Amino acid sequence: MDYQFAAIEKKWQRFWADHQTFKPEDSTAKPKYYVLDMFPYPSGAGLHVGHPLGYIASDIFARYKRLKGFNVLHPMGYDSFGLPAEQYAIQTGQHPAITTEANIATYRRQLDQIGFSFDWSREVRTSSPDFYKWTQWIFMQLFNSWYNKDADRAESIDKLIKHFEQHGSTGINAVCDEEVSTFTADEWRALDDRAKQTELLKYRLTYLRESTVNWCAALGTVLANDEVKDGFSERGGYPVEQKKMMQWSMRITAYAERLLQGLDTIDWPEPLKEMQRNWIGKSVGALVRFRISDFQFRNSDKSEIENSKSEIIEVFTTRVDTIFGTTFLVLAPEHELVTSLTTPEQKVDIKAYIAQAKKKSELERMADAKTVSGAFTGSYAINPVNGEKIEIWIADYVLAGYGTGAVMGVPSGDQRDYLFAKHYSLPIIPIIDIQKIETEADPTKEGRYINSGFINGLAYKEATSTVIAKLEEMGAGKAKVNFRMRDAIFGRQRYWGEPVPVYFKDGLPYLIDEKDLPLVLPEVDKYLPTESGEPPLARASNWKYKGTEAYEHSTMPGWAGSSWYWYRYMDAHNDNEFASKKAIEYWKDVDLYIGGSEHATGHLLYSRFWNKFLKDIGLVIEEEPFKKLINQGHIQGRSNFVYRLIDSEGRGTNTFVSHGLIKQYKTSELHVDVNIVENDIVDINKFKQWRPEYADAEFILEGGKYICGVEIEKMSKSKFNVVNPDDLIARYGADTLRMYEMFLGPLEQSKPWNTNGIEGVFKFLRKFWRLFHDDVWNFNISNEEPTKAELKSLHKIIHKVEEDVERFSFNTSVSSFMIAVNELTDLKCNKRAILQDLVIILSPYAPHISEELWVLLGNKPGTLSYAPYPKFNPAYLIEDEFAYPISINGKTKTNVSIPLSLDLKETEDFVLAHADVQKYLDGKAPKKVIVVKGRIVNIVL
RNA sequence: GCUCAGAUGGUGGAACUGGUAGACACGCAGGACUUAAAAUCCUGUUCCCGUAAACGGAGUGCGGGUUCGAUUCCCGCUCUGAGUACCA
Repeated sequence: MDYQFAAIEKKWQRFWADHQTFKPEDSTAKPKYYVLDMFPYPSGAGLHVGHPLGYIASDIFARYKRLKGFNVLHPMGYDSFGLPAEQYAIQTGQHPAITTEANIATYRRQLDQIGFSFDWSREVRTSSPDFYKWTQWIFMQLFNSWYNKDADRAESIDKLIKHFEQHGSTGINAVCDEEVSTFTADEWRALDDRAKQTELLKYRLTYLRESTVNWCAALGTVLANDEVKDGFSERGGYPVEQKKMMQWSMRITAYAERLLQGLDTIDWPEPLKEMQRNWIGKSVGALVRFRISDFQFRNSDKSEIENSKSEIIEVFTTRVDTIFGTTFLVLAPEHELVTSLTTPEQKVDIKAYIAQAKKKSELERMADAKTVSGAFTGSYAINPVNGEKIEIWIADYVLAGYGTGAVMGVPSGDQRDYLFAKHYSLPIIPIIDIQKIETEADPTKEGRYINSGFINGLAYKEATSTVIAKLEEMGAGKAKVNFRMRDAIFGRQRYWGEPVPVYFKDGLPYLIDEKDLPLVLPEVDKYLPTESGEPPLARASNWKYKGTEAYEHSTMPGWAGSSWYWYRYMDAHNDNEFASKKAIEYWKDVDLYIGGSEHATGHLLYSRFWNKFLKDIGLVIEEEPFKKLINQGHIQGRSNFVYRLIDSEGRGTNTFVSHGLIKQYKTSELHVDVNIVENDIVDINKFKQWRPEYADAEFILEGGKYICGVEIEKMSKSKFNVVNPDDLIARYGADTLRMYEMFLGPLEQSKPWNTNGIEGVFKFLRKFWRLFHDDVWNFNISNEEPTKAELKSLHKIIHKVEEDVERFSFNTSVSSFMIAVNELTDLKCNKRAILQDLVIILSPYAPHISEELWVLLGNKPGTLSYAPYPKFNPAYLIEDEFAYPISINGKTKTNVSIPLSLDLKETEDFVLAHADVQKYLDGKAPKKVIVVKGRIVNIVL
C-alpha cells in the first residue's frame, strides 16, 4: 500500500492511548528525565500552528531520551484559571467552569492529533479543586513562615513566636515590614492575641498590605499593569485610576539575593537570565545621612515640624566614592520631608512644581525625560564628609519608589545631575584627576581622586571602602544593597481564581483549618463586583467560615497554580500530599523546560521563588526547579493581500489587480484568507467561493496569475492569516506537520509561518515509505548484508541526529534525514539491517509512520518507543582518500583526490606534482604551502 | 538612551572548534511520462561578463584589521527585532 497517513496516524494514536505507552515507572533502575512544556491556558480559539512548535520539540526530545534508555516523565495539563473565561461569563452568564471544560476538550482533540507522547494519566488543571487544594495549602505554609536572614532561609512562624516569648524582639534579623515594634519577652507575653497577630503579620511570607491597584470603575474591577495602557483599560478603553486597597502580598524580596545567585547555576538562555537580573535589580552602594542645616528656621507650620521626626535626609548611592563632588541634594516631589523643608519664600515655587509633577502622567514624564525641571526648597544640608552646606532641591527625575526617594547630586559623575546643575547654575566639582567634564558628566572609575579630602590620591576600590568606613564611624551612613524588585501582590478582585484559605475575625486574617481544604469556589449570581466595589465572591450567599466568619473575598492571581504545578505531575492523584516524598525524591526537578520568553519576569520568577521556599521548609530537594530552559521562538502570521480596483469616482469595484501591477491603478488593500493562497498565488476559483460578493469578481492578472501582496503581522482571525494545524494534518498528516515545524528553522528563532515548503517534507516521508516497498506498493525488504556505502549513510545519520538533538538543532536533523533517504534511494537500498535502525532514529520526529514500518518489519507493536538507539560506529565513516580543495592564495581553484595515508610532506609533494595544480603554478615556485590534513591545501604564490 | 539577539541567493535556512560559502527544502525554468491534469521522475538555478562549454571576475549588512586562509576572530559603523526605561 502507498503511504496512507490518515489511517496510520489514527491507528497509532489509539494504540498509544489504549496501552498507556508513555506512562513512566515511578522508580526504576533507569535514570530519570523530566521534559516539561509550559502548560497552556485553554483559550476559546483553539490551537494555531504556532502553539505546538515548542511541544513538538519537547516531544522529539522526550522520545529521543526514551530511546536512549531514560525513564521519561513528559506530562501535560492546563493553566485553566484566567480572564477570558471570566470575561465570557460576565457577558453571557455562563459559568467559567463550563467554558473552560469545552475549551479543554478542543485543546485535547487538537493535541491528540499531533501524536504527542504525553502521559495523560497525570494531567493537571489549576482550576480543579483537587489541584487548587494544594495551591491553597502552599499559601498556608507561606502564611506560617517568616524569613530568617541570619539562617538565610524561611522558618516556621512558631519558631519566631517562641523567640519572642523567650527573648522579645531582640536578636531577630528578619525580612519583614518597615515598621516592626521592639519589645521584651515580658512585653510580648502581655500582649493580647489581636496585638500578637498584628505584629506577626509583619513577618509572615504572605501578608496583608495596603497597596495601590489599578481600579477601573467602568469595568468594576482591578486590572493588572499590563492590562492598562496609558491610563486606560486595554479592553474597552475606560479610564483607570490608582486606588489604595488592602491586598495579599508575597515577600519575594526575601529571596532576591538567592534568586539572583541561582541564575548562575542554571542552563537558561542568557537574555532571559539578564531580564531576571534586571528585574531583581541589585545595586550595591551605601546609605548616606545628610544633616539638615539650621533646622529651626523652617517654621512655616508647627505641626509639620513636629510630624517630621527627622533632621536627616537619607540618600542611596552606588557611587559613595564621589561624595566629595556632591553639590546639592534632590528629593522626589513626593518625599515626606518636602513640606517641612520648604522655606516660606519658596513655598509658592514648590507648591507649583509639585502640582505640575502630579499632573504629569507616566507617559509625559517619560517623554519629558530630557527637559530639566525642579524647584529649590530654600533649605540646606550638610555634607557629612566635608561639612559643606549644599542646597536641597526637588525634581521629578528622582523617583519616590526607589531607594530612599532622595539622591545626592554629583554633577561631575552623573549625567542627570550634570544637566540639572548646568540648568540651575549649581557648582560642578571634578573629583577624579582624569575626569573630562567640559560638556558632560564623566562617570569614570579610573584615575585618582582630587578635591576629595581624606580620599585624595586613592583609587576607586580603596576610596569606596574608606568612605564607607568613615561614614560608619561617624554614624552618617553604611554600606547597603538595594533591590529594585518589590514584593508581589497576591490577590485579584476576580471570580475565576483560587479562593484564599483565610477568614477574618476582628479585622485580622486567620487561616482556615487544613482539614477544610479545598476551600471551593462558591456559586455566585453574577461574576461582577458588588455595587459597593467588593469582589465577586462577596456575592456568594451564606459563604462563611464555620457559618459565621467572613472569608477573604479576593482570589489568587493567575500565577499561583503555575508556581508549583510541575511537582503535581510527579504524583498527580495524591489526596494526602501535594506530591509524595518518594515521588519528589525520584523525579527531583525538571531537566528540560520549553516555553516562551514572555514568562521571564512572571511565571519563571515566581516558580523559582516558591521552589526555594518549598525547599526551605523541607518539602522539595532542589534549590532550582528548572535545570535547563529553552525559549521557542514565536510564530508570526504571514498575511496575504488582494487589491481592489477603485473606479474614477472613488468607489470600490469588484475587480482585483495582481500585486505587481498595482502601481498602474488606484487600488485599496484587503486581507485575503491565506488558506486559499499558495506560494502567494491566489486560487481564483476558491476566491470566488470565499465570499458571496466575490462570486463575479474579475481579475487583472500578471502572467496568467493573481499574485498577492505579503506582510508579516501577528497571527489573528481578523487578518485572515491564521493557519490551523487541523487543516494541515488533514492534508499532509501529523508526521509531516511535526517535521515541517522543525524544518522551518532554529527552534529559538522567531519567524513568520509560511506553509510554502511543507510539500517538501511530505515528499520526503513518501520517499521514506517507498524505500520499504516495491513498484506496486508491496512491502518488500531484503535481509542481505548491507554494502559499505549503505552503512556509511546509516552511521552518518545516526551520529548527526544524535549531535543535533543534544544541541536542540532539530531543523538540521530534518535536512540530514532527507539526505540519508536520498542517498539510500539512489543506492536502491531496502535492507533490513539499514532501514530498521533508520526507523528508530526517525521515530521521535515522525512517530506514526515509524511505528507502522516497525511493525511491518516484524517487531512487536508498541516496542519502538523503547527500542535502543542505534550505536554509532565511526569505522564506517573512515575514508581512504579525500578530495582536497586546492586553493591558490586562499581562493579554491580545484580538487585533487589524495590518499589519507600520506603525511603532510607527502601530501604537499603529491599536490605540487599534480598536473591540474602545475597549470596554476605556471612554472613559479610557491612561497609557502599549507596542508591541513583532511581539510584543505593552500598554496601561496 | 541602555542591554541582548540578529543581518548569508527570489524564499526558509546550512556551514558546530577560522579551512571547498549557499547543504536541505521551497520557488522558478526546461524536459520525460500522460489525450489532459494530478502524482512521479530527470536537468538547471548566488550574481556579473562571456556563453555550447572550459574559463574569468565579484560575493555572507557597510568600512577597516589580524591570518597562508575570515560568514566565523578584533575595531568602528548602519539597519532589524526583543526587553527595559530618569533605578541614583
